Amino acid sequence: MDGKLVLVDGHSILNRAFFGIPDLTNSEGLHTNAVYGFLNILFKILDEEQPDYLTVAFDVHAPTFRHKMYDAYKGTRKPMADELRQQVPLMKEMLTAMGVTIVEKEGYEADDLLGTIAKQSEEQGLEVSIVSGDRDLLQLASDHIKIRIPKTKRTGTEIEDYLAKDVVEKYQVTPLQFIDVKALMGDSADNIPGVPGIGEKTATALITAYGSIENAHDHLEEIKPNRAKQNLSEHYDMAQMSKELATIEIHAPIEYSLEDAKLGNLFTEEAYLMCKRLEFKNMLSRFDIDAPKNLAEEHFTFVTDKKQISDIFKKAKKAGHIGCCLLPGEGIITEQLSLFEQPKEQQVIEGMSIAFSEEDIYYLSAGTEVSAEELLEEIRELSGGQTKVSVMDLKETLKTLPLPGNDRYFDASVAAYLLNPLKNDYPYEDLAKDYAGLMIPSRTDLLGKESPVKAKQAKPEAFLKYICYMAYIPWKTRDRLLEELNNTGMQTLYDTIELPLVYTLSDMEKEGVHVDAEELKRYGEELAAQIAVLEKEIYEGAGETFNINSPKQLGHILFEKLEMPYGKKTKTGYSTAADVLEKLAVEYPLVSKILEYRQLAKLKSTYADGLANFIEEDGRIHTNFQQTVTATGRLSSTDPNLQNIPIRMELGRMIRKVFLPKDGYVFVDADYSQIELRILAHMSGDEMLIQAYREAQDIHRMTASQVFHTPFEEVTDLQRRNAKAVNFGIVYGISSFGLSQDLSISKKEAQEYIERYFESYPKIKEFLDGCVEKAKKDGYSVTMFGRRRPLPEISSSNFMQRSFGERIAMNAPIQGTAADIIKIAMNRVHRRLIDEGLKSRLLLQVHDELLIEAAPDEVDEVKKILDEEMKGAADLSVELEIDTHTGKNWYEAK
DNA sequence: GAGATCACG
DNA sequence: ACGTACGTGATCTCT
Repeated sequence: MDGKLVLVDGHSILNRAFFGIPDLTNSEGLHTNAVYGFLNILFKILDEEQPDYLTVAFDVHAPTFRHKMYDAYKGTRKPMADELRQQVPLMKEMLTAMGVTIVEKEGYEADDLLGTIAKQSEEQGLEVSIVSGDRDLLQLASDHIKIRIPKTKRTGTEIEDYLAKDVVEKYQVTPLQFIDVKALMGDSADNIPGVPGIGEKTATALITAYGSIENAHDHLEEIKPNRAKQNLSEHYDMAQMSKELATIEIHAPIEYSLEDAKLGNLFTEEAYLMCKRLEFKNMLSRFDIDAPKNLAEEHFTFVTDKKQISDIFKKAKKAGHIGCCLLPGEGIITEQLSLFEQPKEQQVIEGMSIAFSEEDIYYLSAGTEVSAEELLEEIRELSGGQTKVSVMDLKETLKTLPLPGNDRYFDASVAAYLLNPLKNDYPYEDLAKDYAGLMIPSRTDLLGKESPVKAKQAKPEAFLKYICYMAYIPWKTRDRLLEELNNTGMQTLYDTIELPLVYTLSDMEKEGVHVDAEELKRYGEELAAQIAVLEKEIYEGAGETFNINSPKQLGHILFEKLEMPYGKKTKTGYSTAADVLEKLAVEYPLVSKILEYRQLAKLKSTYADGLANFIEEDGRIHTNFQQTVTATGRLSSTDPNLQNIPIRMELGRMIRKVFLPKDGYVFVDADYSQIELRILAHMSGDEMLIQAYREAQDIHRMTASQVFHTPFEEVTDLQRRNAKAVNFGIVYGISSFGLSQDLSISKKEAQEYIERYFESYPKIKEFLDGCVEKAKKDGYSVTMFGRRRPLPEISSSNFMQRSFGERIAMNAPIQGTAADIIKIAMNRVHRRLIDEGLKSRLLLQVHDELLIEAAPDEVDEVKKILDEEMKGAADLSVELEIDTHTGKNWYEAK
């Protein structure tokens, strides 16, 4: 038999790559540098050698025979860096995806497997190359076995090659004698003790002269340097043991089939997906499958013809289910039909894509033969009937095309979010991959950074693909997504909470909230004046000007120039965080000024100036409520974030005075009282806590009374404050360290608080332990309404990650249930405002709070609705309570 | 683009 | 022994 075999020492090359390449991480947080480097080396070798066969060998984690001998001799091995260890399974997964044969065997190191396979294959007449970073393998070199050692240099990867003759040339000994040299000199990295006092030079000299350790020992008397003679004599047993350690096994009992190792196409779809997942962008070019063989793509059609468009809609109506995507034009048309009517704002559309079978996928262009309005009318008519409509982003669709809320619409992103809330986004290509097994180009692949409307002119083919996929994928994946929701018990959550919420949020976003731009400007100017004064004083105190906003420069001034005692350090230098500075502020007035400066600077940049940029022409701010972001089921608010408007400090709180209801209206604001603790009482079934809530007791005071063994009436303010922190801690997934940090007490004290808490509320301990246990078993946690949060961390071997997972397992059901409940309340409040024909509108949600802009004559009804719907959103063993306020601005209403 | 900081629940 | 509270988003600096 002839041919060429490449063998790779898996761990060794992975290790080389890990240390040779700076840390890389993908957006999931996986470390990927070693895998990346490994692949680069592998591809280089394969390009050069064009082998017929390829095999990668790995060590098995269990201690091997050779290690055991060493362990007995001297301690244990250095553990592998965690970032590297994580990449071993990834690497194996990648190789498997590429169809590469992997060999590993319990009790044997990769060396032994490589040696055995290499020698066997050589006998069969193959040319063998062994790729390793480890010079130990040089002992395997022969005329037909080449050892290849890659070196990662700045100029790229260079490879040193050794056939038997090259070993002799470089080391003056044959490959087999290389073992003896190594055994004499020892190698701490490889755990070979060697003979004390014998280094590389002496070892090589001895073996060149005598050929082997044994023969050298037989000729002890002739050995020249006296020291060497003595050392070898005294440590001969050590030398023999070292030799055994250094010798690679070439008769390991493994089953190896050359046929299986035949090198096929590495660039498979699976490997492509993995490279995408690991974000090896420049490696994707090696794949020949950029043009996917997706049959549907051939039916993507650009349509302008009026008759054709009308026929497509007729056909779509019969299909019963369509996917679609509207392409909003840039800008809004304000059309005034007559002098007596209010001008109507209409978002223009350029066109829309529609998909309703594997063959019927079209982009319908508006503007030439068919007007935007006609097109919208068609789709409105279609979706007003019995046709089911699936889209990638329903909230976005509703902005262009208001549609009545009902269950015939399907939001693919929201469904995908429920199935895995940990991802950053839910682009169509991910849904295609996960729920239809399709590999398709992403928006960026097709359009780059260009907007769809611009791309339509610049690269029409790419645009057509993009817009058609945006309709085809939700159509294609709907059934699978619904099936998965059903399988995971989340169908009801989707149908009754999340989908209706899309409409609620859409209306809230469209409504926006009025902000007094001039008042905001004045507020900003006031801040600016105060900032200028502080800035001057700080420069005087520091004796120089510097950038106060730069933690680096600030740290230098405080802790080096002024030699203040530093509390904490961050990765990059001294910490100048508020809690550190607060301790210094007692002694140094300069630090107080810096804290004050920070506060003002934050208010000005993020709130005064920041919010001003978002006031639109209607005088209102339209935040974006994101429904597919948080891991727990909460909403998030962006551009701008209206869920973190200051309230805790008076100066910041003032900014709420610029949030106003529209003329003649008032704000009604309602927030749940301690919703998370009430949920905890319910879910744990703790009688004490339930009873306390039923009697409307002061919970923190009661906790203080329990934890500090103090009669209820005698609880001090401090005790109550501390108990409140304990209650918070319980909800967060308590840890003594976290609590001690928060209360500035010792870890031991914090631990005692926690223990006494759990003694008082045993059911709560039981419940939290149960949460962790169940999450460990299932791999996810669940809320009262069935929302899941996957917890990959909880089974981590890393203590810190595992502990993190455990805290999440305790917190996620509570925080998530609270999120479920307020979402239910929002839908109900929103619905009632509309159904009762009220003018009042829901504007904002801040996790446990709803803000309504109410017509003055509706205030009582609005309060009644809030009361009924918020309290009635869930049926718990304790009542849900709310606090409601009204006011002429947000400051007053809170 | 990451890290530090700080605003909220 | 390990190093921390749970969940977010915006701004600024600096590489």
